[in-house]
Amino acid sequence: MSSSIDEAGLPATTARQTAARRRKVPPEVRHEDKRLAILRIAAQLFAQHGYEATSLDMIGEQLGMHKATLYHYIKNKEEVLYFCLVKSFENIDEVVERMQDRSVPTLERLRYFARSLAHAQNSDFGRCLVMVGLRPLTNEASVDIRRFQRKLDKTVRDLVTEGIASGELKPVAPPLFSAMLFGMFNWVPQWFDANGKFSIDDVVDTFMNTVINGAAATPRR
Amino acid sequence: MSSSIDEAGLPATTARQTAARRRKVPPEVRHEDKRLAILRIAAQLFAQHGYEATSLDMIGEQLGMHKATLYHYIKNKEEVLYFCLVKSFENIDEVVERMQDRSVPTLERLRYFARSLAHAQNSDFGRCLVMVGLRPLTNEASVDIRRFQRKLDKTVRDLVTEGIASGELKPVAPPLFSAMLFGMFNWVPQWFDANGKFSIDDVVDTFMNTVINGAAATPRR
DNA sequence: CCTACCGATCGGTAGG
DNA sequence: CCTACCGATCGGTAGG
Repeated sequence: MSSSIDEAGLPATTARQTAARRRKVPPEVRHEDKRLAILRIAAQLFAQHGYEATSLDMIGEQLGMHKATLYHYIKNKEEVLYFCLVKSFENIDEVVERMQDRSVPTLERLRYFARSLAHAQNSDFGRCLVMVGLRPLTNEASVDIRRFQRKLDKTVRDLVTEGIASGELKPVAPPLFSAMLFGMFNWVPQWFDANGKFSIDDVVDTFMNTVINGAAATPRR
Repeated sequence: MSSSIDEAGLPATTARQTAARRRKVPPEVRHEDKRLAILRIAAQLFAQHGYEATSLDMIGEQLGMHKATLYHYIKNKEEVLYFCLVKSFENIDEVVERMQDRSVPTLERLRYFARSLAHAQNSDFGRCLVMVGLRPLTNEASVDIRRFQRKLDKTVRDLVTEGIASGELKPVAPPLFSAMLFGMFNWVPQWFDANGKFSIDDVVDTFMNTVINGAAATPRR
């Protein structure tokens, strides 16, 4: 049984709409849509089975096309992972910029960052990032991805440094605080059950309440 | 260049000691030692390259033996991972028992748990557990490992429940607190640099100070 | 402990 | 003449 491309993330379409689309939508756009559908399915399979254990045949099967056909849209398997990871950072600039608005209290910005991070890492591409990572990539490809990661890390470290300077945060090593934050949120896809009793926002609120206010009932020095 | 078995985790031995050992140590023990060396090297390579990207040839090469020879000590590749994961939990009972000593304050037990967890996950077998996980295992093999994981998770959840009841901890959903704690420590092998400026104990102290007392300079409701 | 292989499947590409 | 796609097979390597 094979899923249609539409099920892969594009809006659902009827046969009539598909026909209309075929008449009206330029070929480049159809090509780009199909490419995106491939990336989304690949991201799901990579996150589920790992990079090496996912064959191009499996990706093709999910899309109802043969493996050879994939090569009209992609260069090779590694490039597929590369673009999945790039896409996992697609909203990064917006978030990073909001973190620099000093009119908002540091802790409020930190909560916003956590919420953005948690939702990003629990999307198809974000799950691919945290479950697979960049280990399968060659060095040349992984430097690009590492640049995104360093940018996010620096954003948190700067926020912490700023919060300590302003007296909003207790003194703490910014690299360790940042690593702690990414660790707890990057691990969420390993255990989170979308059908369970907690939502992603529940997770964000619980984690951030604890990190900001502490788990101890009586605050200690 | 191939590492000797001794470099793989056994005590260093001179050629003379090896000869003496060959005379005195029973064959079963030598066999078991070699098997452990295989597991340790495998755990390192699995953590570094992933399970599928690590071939049995690579493991053999590091040990100075051919792939076929490995099969005198192991059944198959999956069994190697299985025992690496089992070994990653070898000190679990001792830690779990100490967590049940109610004469020690909850927060103190929690700090001890975190320290044990952090050190365990940054050993060869622990890194294999958190970097590879149990995804490559068949269902039959992975249930055993999941039992260990649930036992650790339950230990934390029980500790949290107990701390809330005794008034030592603020109310918090125990499963989420547990997931947060494992997430931040399980992620450490992804970024930790043994030659960097922080030690594992620095990481534990910073993480636990923040989780227990909060990052905010002024405690908030 | 090694040489010599196997059935299968991998990523990637040929001609049409 | 182009796009999109097929059946078949390439060279290499996996676990065993």
